[in-house]
Amino acid sequence: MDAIDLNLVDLLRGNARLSYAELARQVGLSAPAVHERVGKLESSGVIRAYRAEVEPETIGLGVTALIGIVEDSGADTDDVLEAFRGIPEIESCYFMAGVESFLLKARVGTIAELEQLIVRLNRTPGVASTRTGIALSTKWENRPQAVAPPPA
Amino acid sequence: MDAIDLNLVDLLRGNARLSYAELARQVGLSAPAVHERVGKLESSGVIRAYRAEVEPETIGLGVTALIGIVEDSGADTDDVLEAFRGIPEIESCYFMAGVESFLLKARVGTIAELEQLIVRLNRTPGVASTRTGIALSTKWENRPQAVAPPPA
DNA sequence: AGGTTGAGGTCGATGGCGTCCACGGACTGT
DNA sequence: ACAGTCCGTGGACGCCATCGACCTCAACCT
Repeated sequence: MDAIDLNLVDLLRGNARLSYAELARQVGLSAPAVHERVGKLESSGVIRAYRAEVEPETIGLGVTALIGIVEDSGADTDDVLEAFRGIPEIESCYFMAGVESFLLKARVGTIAELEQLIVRLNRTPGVASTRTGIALSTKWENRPQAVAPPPA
Repeated sequence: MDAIDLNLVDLLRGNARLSYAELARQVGLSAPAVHERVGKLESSGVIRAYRAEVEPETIGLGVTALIGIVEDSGADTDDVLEAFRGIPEIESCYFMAGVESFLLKARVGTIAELEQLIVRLNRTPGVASTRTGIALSTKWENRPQAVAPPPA
């Protein structure tokens, strides 16, 4: 993980579809060298995936909610986690410090669907209570912060 | 936005680096047709960006926090927003219903940096108070949920 | 009914790109 | 000094991106 690797990571976080040839130009190496570096970044787990970022409203997922979960005393956290994993509407799942063990980011199409989701969450074994906040608008999301040192 | 478009969106949310030729095979069209469809999805704003998803710890961003913001009564929300926009550690920013106007997802390297960030947030004009939750671990994040109808 | 138009597809060609391989220079430990 | 390793380059070859020409079908107008 030298400066060139960080540079590649920044470039790919900005645009995952850059060609190896273009990446090579940007970092000042040959295309095969970049190809090998990126391959290593992928197989070592630094780069987890390449994803298209989609405007959620346009694909029928216009409602975003953030949901805090309080577990039952004595609940099996792993079981709760597995139950959450099976719910596709839960896009992100953080295990938190504090009274609320989990914070979930969920995306659904309508408020009615959100209601159903909350009911389902409250019914899953191990969940004591939920607290839901609705995002009125998403100002930005997953903005990548640059990590490469500025070029000397 | 027909079924093929939704299919393309799902494919690219799963792997943004798929070639047009491969996408074409998956949806049963020719490569130029897919090229044109994807181009339209991009220019119409359905596809916002293509991003490499990186394991944050590996690039020195091991601390994730979720921060609720209460505004001063009479604060200018737009000004607060602009101030937040200038803070690179804030990866996501949601405008929320409820007492806390904003919910921020921030990523920093160390707890010390988080402390500095919170101080900075509390100092920005219009911010009355902050409430910070620390993510002990991220179970998953930005998991794409499929939107395409299953192939008949 | 027939002609026109436009959207959206296929096909073929071409230039650039991804990817494999052989080779070479710098660092390291002995 | 020397061998081994790492990491790079350059060349070669086949696939891919991308453009233009053409086709098809449906909607619409006259």
